[in-house]
Amino acid sequence: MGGNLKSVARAAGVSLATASRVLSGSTYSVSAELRARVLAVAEELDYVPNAQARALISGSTRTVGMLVGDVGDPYFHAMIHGVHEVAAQESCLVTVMSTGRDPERELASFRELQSHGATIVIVAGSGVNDPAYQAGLEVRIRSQGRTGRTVLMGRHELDETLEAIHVEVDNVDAGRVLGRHLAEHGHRRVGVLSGSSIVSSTSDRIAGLAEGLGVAPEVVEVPQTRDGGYAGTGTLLRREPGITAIVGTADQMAIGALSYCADHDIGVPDELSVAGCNDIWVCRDLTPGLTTVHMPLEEMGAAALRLALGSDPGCRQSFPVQLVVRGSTGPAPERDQG
Amino acid sequence: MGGNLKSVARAAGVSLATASRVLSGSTYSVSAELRARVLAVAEELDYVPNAQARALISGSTRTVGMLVGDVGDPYFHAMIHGVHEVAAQESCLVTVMSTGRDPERELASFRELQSHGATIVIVAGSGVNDPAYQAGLEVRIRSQGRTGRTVLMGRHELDETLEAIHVEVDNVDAGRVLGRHLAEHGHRRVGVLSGSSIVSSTSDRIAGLAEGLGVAPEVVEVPQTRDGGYAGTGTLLRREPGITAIVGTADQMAIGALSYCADHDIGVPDELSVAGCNDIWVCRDLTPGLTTVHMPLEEMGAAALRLALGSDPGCRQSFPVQLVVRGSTGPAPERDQG
DNA sequence: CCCGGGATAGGAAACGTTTTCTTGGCGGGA
DNA sequence: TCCCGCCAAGAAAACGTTTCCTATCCCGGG
Repeated sequence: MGGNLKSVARAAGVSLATASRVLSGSTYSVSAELRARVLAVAEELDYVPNAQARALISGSTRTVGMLVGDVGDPYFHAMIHGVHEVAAQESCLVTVMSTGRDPERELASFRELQSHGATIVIVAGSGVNDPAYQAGLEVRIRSQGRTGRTVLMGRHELDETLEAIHVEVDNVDAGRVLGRHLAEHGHRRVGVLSGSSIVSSTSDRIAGLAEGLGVAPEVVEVPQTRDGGYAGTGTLLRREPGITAIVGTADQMAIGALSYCADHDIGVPDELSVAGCNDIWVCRDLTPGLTTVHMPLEEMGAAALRLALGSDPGCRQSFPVQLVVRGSTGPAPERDQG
Repeated sequence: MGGNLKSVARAAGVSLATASRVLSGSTYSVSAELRARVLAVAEELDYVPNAQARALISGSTRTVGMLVGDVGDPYFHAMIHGVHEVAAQESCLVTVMSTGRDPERELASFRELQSHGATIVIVAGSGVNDPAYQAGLEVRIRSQGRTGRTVLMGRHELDETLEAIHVEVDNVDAGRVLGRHLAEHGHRRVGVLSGSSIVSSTSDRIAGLAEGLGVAPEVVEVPQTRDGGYAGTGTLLRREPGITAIVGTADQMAIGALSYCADHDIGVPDELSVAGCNDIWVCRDLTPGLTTVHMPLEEMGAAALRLALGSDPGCRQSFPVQLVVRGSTGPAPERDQG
């Protein structure tokens, strides 16, 4: 019945201890004869060891938990991909949870991952500017610190004494280079398709954009999806007809903007420039190609897990961003009124 | 030190049993005073229950395992998204493993998921035509059947008595409708960018394509990625210059083909028609829009988990495919030689 | 006044492992 | 020949829970 170790031991005519020693890869020496018998029976019975019970003793499972804002978002998808890459090499299991960008749900999910024995927890959704959330997160990190590691991706305003690993990318700079690029092309009135502005990566990008541009853009907050970007573009153009460029805080919204323009015969970049952020894989295959800011999301995911598996408990790794100019941005069109 | 139940019980001055009864949501009645004391202490100590230990007793964790060919592939990404959607509702944890489309690795991963207590295992990579693999999979399904459920997505040639849930989509038909569409436009010589042909969904699509076309296409096997499609298009056009249409067995390869054409001044669809399969989200945002066959991948993922959570142990649900004609396909160009 | 029973608490077994500790047997050195 | 020590095997404790079972208390009915 139960394909447990006891039944294997019984069938092999050995004690629980020897069966365990053979099957768990222990260094304890077992006679060749018994070893062979145990292996044969295990094979025969298709014995599958119970990782739960193992974890109970060793105290650690090779399980890494990952908290993302939205599994469907290409941004998180790239990071998840990077994490899986090294997880496969290191034979770790990856459990991903979606928080819907809800801080409270993120904390609850963090707790659940801990409960399920995640030795490593990667918090991929960047921080939000809420004291209650930050306090809650500190509690979780401290608790996690007793037995495992926490990796924070993106900016988090937390106690520096916390033993967390930071994997960062300069979102302010990302916005800034994009802003400068547009300013150089004469754009002054710019619309922004923004994802949820409570997450710091979004607000950082917008802040950087304003800085690079030298002027505050017109921001509309939309669902961080292609359709959100499509709809938001309409809103933006209706509200501010003088806009000469539209920036999405994530590529998929910019892609929605491109499609809106195609559907409404708005020339890109002649009449309107469009730019995104993250440089997801498909950006270069669009027509025109989408100008965006490249972020090494996969590498960041991979680095997150690699650092967590390493020996350094508290460390910080930063990744550079890079402006990628493609066909979707160009000079601002001449207007009657500057 | 250890934030375990024993320390909570001790700190609250109650027995292990009562502490458990309060914190595990048992129906056993506990006096209001003790209940309050336990809850306060648990809060105070930030007690996180050990799911491993719980699972050891109850025998089941709310964990669903998912086996995919490649986490980075948009095709699997969509399915994963669907699974996560209902997992969040049903408060399940999802653990995804990549098999790299290697049958042997798939079986090993299946085993590992079982070992880690996955009550539900969703095998998302479709079957491969290898007796050893099929036998191995049957063993795993039978073993899984004792305590949990297995969901097979796609065609699997397995023993009908196996208690597995099947979520299917007719890949042959997908190829067929695409083939007919191209044939109606006068295409006779068609190139195929094929992913790994040992997986049945790929070979089914190609078989259907040939049937709908009425003639065997020229197939080149490439990595199932955008870059694979890009490179394969070059190979195909060099090998068979007379080709008037190229079909990717997955959209990302067709997208690579589109970009190859854009880079080499090949007019789409005037000189060459391009089509894909799956209808990933970005297809409609390309220029020209990519003609493809829509598959409800997210719904299929969601259905997989929903069925597995339901009461019916063996059942089968099929999803329809639908041709989506966009701008990337058109009449075959006139040639000197038919 | 005594006894039965419901309500509430705690003790202890159980889940499937790993690992420490104990034991028995054997060979080799004195 | 005797004893020490090593090797291989098994018994049992431990991991953190849940739950069954027993024990105590108090109340009401007879």
